[in-house]
Amino acid sequence: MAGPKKLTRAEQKALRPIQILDAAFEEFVKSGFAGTRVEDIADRVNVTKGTVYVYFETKEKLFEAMINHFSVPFQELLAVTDALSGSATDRLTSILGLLYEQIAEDRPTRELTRLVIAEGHRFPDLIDRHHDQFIEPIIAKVDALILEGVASGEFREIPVEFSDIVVAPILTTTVLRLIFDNRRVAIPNKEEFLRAYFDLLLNGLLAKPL
Amino acid sequence: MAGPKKLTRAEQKALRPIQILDAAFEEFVKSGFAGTRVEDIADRVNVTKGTVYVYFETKEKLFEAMINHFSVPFQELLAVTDALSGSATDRLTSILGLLYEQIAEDRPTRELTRLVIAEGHRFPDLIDRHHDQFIEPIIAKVDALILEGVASGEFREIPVEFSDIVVAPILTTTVLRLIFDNRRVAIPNKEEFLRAYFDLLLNGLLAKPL
Amino acid sequence: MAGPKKLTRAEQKALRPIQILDAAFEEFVKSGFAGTRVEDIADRVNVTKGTVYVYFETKEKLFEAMINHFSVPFQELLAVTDALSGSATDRLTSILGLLYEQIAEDRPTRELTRLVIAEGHRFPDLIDRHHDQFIEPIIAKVDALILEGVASGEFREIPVEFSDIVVAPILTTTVLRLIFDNRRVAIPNKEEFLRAYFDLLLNGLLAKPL
Amino acid sequence: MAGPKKLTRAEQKALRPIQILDAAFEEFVKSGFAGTRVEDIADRVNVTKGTVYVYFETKEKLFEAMINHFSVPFQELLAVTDALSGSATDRLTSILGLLYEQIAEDRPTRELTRLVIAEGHRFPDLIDRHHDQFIEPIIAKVDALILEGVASGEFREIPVEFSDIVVAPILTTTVLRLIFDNRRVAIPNKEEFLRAYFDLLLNGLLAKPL
DNA sequence: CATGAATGAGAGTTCATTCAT
DNA sequence: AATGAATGAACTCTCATTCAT
Repeated sequence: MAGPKKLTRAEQKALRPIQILDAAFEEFVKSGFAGTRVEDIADRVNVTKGTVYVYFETKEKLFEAMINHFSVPFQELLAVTDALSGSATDRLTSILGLLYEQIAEDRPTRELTRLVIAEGHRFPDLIDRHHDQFIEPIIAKVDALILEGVASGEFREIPVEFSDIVVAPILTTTVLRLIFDNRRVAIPNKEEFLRAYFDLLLNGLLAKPL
Repeated sequence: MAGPKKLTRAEQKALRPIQILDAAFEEFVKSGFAGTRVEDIADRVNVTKGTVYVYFETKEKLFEAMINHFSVPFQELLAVTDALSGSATDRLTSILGLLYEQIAEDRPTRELTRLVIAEGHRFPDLIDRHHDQFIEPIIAKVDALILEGVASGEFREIPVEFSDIVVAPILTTTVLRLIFDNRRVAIPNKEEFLRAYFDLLLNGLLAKPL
Repeated sequence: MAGPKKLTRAEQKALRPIQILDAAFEEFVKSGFAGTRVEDIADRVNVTKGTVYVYFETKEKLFEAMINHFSVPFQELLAVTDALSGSATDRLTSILGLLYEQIAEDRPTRELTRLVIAEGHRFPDLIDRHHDQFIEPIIAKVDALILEGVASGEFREIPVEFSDIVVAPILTTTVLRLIFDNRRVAIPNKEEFLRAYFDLLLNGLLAKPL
Repeated sequence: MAGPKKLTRAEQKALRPIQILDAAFEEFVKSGFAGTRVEDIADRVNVTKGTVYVYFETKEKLFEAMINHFSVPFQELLAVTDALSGSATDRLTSILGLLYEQIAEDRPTRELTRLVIAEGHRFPDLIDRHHDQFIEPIIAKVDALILEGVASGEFREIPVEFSDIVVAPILTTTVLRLIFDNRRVAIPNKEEFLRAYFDLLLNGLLAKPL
């Protein structure tokens, strides 16, 4: 019956930290860690600086909490990829498609990438966690699939230690959007991009493969 | 008898701005624009803050001058690529090889990439220049080569609006090195990386291309 | 039993800006705009620099707010002069007496005069406001009274565009006090000064007027 | 034979300090003592900061030297007034006329007045000298003349300790020009101003003197 | 919980002054 | 005599953080 209009005190209270994390995301993305003022984050939620400090001890802790908060969807994606079936080609392109959606097209994940690149020096733990939770599992998954495809004769034998190359178009398009968002580089159409990507990945550029 | 010890006034003066730009590079790379203190830059050159302001009006102007200073080598590369000859394949792989050396392996260019990603919001002009001077010419060159190869029957017909995909491994490996430098991701061996890259690019992943 | 010791938060807060304005007055009077340090103003109120900036955005804004704050009493005087009655002579001398008290004898107004002279170049708006709010109304009032006195035959006809001359002794004694305060020029006794001033103004210097 | 075009080295050298003092005058008038940069003074003479310090030890010494330099014409005026003859009225109005020209109409003397008012706190010696060299002699002269006129029956007996009142219109018009120069207060025509001033001074305001 | 006044440790920037050339 | 690179102290202003209310 009720709409989402009035929140009880308790609900309001439970919401606060989330609101602050959302606001922190926007401000840190806009200005980076050092360039962001705690007060700007507070203003976005219509509270005062003091309130932010009720929920987060320091600006650094807030930054880290925000990163963790926005990493959740990506975590969930990794679980999904385990459930795939079909040929190695099918599963590989499915995974790459999902990654494209999650990394290149999802604004929070994309901007998280920016922050990881920009603030890595200041937050080494963040980098380690990012590696262990995102990069490593993805690479492992892609590696495994390639080896499977090679074993089954579906793929040619390629040196698996360079499987970044396979995922590269996704990170590249993400980074280009981060740099030029809305400016000079057109945002690609997803279907067309993936078609071109998979065609080149699977068949190569040459008219007559060597 | 001579050593590099004493410089004349004039030599010292000619050197100072370069020294400052070099120091600025290191500090801005380490801490980002907002996180860098002008005094730390000065300390690196063993001068006082005031001296930095003798040569550069503001921290922002210093940042921009530093970016321009370190963009020169990349500019020169673009000229080189015009002089290539051979088959489309040869020229394409030559260009990609040169780009790999200049972007992924050259520390200044690599770190410039970090700064472009990290500080883009604060320096929109920087982004525009970066696009016009680097991204656009590279993409144009690759596009032209592909079309040539297609015309000569050397390449399959691929949608040229996605030619970022062709260059993607270079930017991706650059970004991964930026993020994980020396930490968890091994720095690839250049020859092996390029061999794997070009093999996949030219021949594709499938054992039996469609 | 209460003393002026403890103020509530709210009282303290209401007081702060006034305290700062008072302190700013003293420091700006002592050292001029450029010569005054915000920290000295803060020290006078036993707060830190930062606190001054809680209430006033910049040193310039603080200066202007201070000028406005100390202009209030003078503003009120102008209202009083409207309520006078009696002969033109009575009313003219009454006004001049009030002006003497307010400009020459009231330290804040006197020092405001110094700042208007000293900082006029830097604060052109201040000068305009000063003119429109102080100089113009006074001159208008004196002009009107003289014309009235002339019309009624009480005064000789004098060129009203030079009515500054009538008020001149007030500004002159003010400026001399500003320059030599306590040093070489004795502070005049009010009654004697005004008697001499009005005697000369009304009757002139000549034993046998022309 | 030569025009004023080329100067010998020696002439050039002798000129430098004068040029610097002239430039210092303009800058100190524009920005006050604290607000003036030594470099701005140097720029006006097309030399560098260092050159200013060749001739003047510190900014303060330069300020004082500038004040002294521009006080010379006024000094000379005082000598002239000793040579006057005629009735007390004639001599009084002659002196006041000369003072008007020298104080109100001569820009350097007028601006010196501004600096004396504005920077008095910082340069107490300047104030003392100003008093002893300018104020005191003028007042003494006027006092003497009045007493003479009273003795001869030409003037009414007025209290000589307030003879500032007699000179007041000159300082007042000077100060008003300083404050509002070119802005809202019209610059008075000299002849008309003096006629009104002397008429009022000599004959008073009343139609029928008491 | 929430506030926001107050702090204080800097940060960027300026500028009078020095001194080797 | 003149320069101008360099200094360093001081200045304005900022902002993460605290805490009494």
